Amino acid sequence: MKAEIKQKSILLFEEKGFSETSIQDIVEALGVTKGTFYYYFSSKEQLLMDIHLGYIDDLLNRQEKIQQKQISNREKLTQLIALLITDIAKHGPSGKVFFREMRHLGEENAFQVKGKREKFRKNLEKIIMDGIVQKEFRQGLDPDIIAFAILGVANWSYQWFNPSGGITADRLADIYIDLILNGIV
Amino acid sequence: MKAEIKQKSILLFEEKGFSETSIQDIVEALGVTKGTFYYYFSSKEQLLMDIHLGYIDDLLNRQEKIQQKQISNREKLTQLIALLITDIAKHGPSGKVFFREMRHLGEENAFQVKGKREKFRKNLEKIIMDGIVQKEFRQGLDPDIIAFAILGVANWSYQWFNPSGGITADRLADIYIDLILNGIV
Amino acid sequence: MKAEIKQKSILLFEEKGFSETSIQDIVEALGVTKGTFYYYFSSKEQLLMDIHLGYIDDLLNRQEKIQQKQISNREKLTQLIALLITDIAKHGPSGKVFFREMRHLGEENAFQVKGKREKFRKNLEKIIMDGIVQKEFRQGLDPDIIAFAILGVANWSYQWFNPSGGITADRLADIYIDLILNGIV
Amino acid sequence: MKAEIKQKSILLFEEKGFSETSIQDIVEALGVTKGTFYYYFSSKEQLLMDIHLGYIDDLLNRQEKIQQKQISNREKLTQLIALLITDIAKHGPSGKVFFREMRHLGEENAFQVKGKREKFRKNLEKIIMDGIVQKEFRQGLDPDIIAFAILGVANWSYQWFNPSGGITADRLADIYIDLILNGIV
DNA sequence: GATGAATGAGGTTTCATTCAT
DNA sequence: CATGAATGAAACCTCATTCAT
Repeated sequence: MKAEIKQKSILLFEEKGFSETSIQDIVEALGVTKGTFYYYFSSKEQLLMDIHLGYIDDLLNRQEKIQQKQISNREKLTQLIALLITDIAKHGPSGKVFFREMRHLGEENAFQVKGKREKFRKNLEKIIMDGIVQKEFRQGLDPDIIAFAILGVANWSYQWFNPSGGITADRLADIYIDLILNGIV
Repeated sequence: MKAEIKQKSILLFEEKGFSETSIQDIVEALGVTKGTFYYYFSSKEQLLMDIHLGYIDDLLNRQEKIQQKQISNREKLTQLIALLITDIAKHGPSGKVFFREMRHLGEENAFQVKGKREKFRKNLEKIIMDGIVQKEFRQGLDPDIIAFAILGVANWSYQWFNPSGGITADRLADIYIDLILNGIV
Repeated sequence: MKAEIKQKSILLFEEKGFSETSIQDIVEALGVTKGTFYYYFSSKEQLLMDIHLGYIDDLLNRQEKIQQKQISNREKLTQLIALLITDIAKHGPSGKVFFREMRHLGEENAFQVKGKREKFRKNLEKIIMDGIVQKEFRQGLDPDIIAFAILGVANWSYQWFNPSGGITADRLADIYIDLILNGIV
Repeated sequence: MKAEIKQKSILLFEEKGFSETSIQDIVEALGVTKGTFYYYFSSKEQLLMDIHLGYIDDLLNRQEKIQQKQISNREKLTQLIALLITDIAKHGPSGKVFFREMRHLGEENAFQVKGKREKFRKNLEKIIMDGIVQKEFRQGLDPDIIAFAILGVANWSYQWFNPSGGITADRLADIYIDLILNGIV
């Protein structure tokens, strides 16, 4: 039941937004009552936190696995971007909620999630830095800003990319990787 | 007064979000009453629409000016990215509200704004396409996806870039342009 | 201007009701501003009172004229009913407002209008009473209840009678008079 | 609780009118909170609709029972008028609300109620028509207008008749029936 | 005579949350 | 485990009215 509530909530939050989705909406969509909701979640915020943690923890997990592989930094970067993009197809709604609704977490929860987001960014930054040191990437790059740029490209996809549209997630990832590695000139 | 309300609203919407900012919050911050608000705006949504139009219309205007210049496509692209980034310093809050709160527009208003956003994107796409045709950019690129990527990089900046921090908007624009043109390899 | 406001208000009150019509609605329909309204009327209630008095005073006036004529009571009754019915065509909206919106008058005003309404009813009652005494009408009738019945028949017409429909006001008055005088058996 | 709210609302609506009675007034009179009101009724209009349907459905029901009886049309008419008048004593407030506040129903609801009102009127019309055909009533009458007249007499009673006053409902019904059948001459 | 900016009280409605059962 | 009645704070919005110009 708890999982069901969470899953349905993600879909509703994605569709209408967190503030615009009431507990009533959620329980009605499931055919249960409000009491049931509060049996499993102590508050609406806690549900949102649950969704956030589920998403970011999974992402960090998979990022770590890539990082531990014995492959070049270029390859690590490639796999990481592919990870982010292909996730849209699999966990699209979760991701959208994640990127859009963090503002609705209370101070403490926001702090915790922010920490994990930054950890993800820092890990990405490290790959770039390592790549520069090992001469896989150009010298003189700002690893932190490049990391932000890469995240921008990938995360923005959540706003427009439709996996069931004209282009597959894999193909999109390839294009992005090519762009980031080689530029457009 | 109308301008004052709009300006203060932008700041509050940026800080707390549209849904989380009440009319009460806005008028209290200005020392007026709710009646005054509704004298100038017929609804909260209409205020949001006002903000959206002010932002996107200005942006389209300036994009057009760049597009009409007699300069290379590469230079046009450079200026466009600079435009987007340096805007953060000048109209940061407006931009954040613009990118985050479109969901709160009603169907009709959302349609209108979406149209203008797409126009902006299509214009960017055209620069890339022209650049490819004129061999300024690599052959075989997908202009639409490249456009999305550039918008991702630029728009994401609204989420983290602090113009009064360690790096200037001009410098950031330069870095981004270099990245997009040349890649990281 | 004052007359214009009053006239337009009657139409709007008839269409949407007193409470549902705002001062804004009235002035907008006339292309003037709220200040203008309050220059001519000290309050919304006073406007309603104006409308009420205009209607009932006129009615009482004409009732008196009939009463003073040297004709039979039966003829007086006939003319009175004709007066009420044909009024719908001429002052329909005023009448509708009059019958529906008295509740929105304050205590004092309501008292005054009620007094005049009762005077009208009492006058009608007197005709019936006189008719009974003079053997024009059946003996044993309750003049007060008959008066209420006649008012019911006539006033209810305001709810459904459309003078531009299939039947004229004169014809309707004739039918009603026949009914009241002779019954249906 | 739902029934309690409905009943108290009827009394308040009768006393002060629909627009002039706020949800606050209703819940305060019951010692509950606004939340409770909206737990049982989705809107103020829906409550009004509930009241309307409760009244008209009951009325139609009883009308039908009369209509199916094996009695003369004259007797049917008599019973119908008695039904309307004696109702004032039993459901007076409901009736007053019913006759006065239909304007506050939205388009759809008003349409539905109007349909039922017309059905009641048409049924009454049919009794008159049948009575004419079977020579119980005079030839040459307009059944529709006679129906309107009867409704006027009966419904107007809601505006003045006080069952606890000097005359009983039964007596009033008798007087009305006599008037309608025989006239005043 | 007329304007229009401003008020403030009050209206309907929503909603996260609680709690006895 | 789950229900459903009840809460109460706060949201958006309306509107008659005032008043300096």
